[in-house]
Amino acid sequence: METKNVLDALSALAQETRLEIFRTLVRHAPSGQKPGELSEALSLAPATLSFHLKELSHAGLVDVEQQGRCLIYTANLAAMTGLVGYLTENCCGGNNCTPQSPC
Amino acid sequence: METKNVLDALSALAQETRLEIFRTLVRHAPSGQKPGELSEALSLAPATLSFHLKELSHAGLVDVEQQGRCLIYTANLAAMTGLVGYLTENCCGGNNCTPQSPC
DNA sequence: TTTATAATTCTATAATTATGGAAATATGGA
DNA sequence: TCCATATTTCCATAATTATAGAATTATAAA
Repeated sequence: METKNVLDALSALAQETRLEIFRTLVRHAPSGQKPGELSEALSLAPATLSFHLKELSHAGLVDVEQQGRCLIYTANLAAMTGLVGYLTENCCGGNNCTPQSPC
Repeated sequence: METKNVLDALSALAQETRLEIFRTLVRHAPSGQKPGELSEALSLAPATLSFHLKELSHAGLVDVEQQGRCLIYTANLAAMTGLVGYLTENCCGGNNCTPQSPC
């Protein structure tokens, strides 16, 4: 994963509301959720939710798919894997730093 | 790692200059570096560097130690391990999502 | 004790980001 | 076509964050 993408992903996740949205989507993977459900579940104004979903989407952390008049947002787990990979590689100068084998 | 700490760590790293500072400190672990060295190496105004080091420090990602009139900053690799652990656990609903065994 | 150096804190300014109401867009059904 | 619903975009405002010059603090050496 490129440093630019890593920065985008980190700043997307570095916000309470967005981290919560992302975690919710992860729990609902792989089927995803509609904005209406998320808005209801997290008590967010539609415009606010839409703003944050766009941020997550631009960062490549969520995907959108249209189904009729609804949209389905899903967590992009591959992007998260890439982020974790980058952090792992840059965390101990190339050594493994995952919880399984801490540095 | 607590969600609050995760948010602090993510926003600390979600900034180009700070990610660069942190990566530099990781490459110089475990001996660490003085602000003067970092300021020189990364071409940062002392006040700007100090601001970012404080952010990283508040997020628990770097440690400081005083040596005479100098300070030594070191990357806190355990904190990074904790962050990676949190992301891993919240990335696939508890399943392993590290690069070694992608989801 | 005086001076030079290391680094931080203070401060003002600029830039970015978040929030949510209102308007706009788009889809499906009556 | 017309209407109801889902969602986004536009916009203004508020809040947060970044930058760097100037002043301050602290240490060590002369």
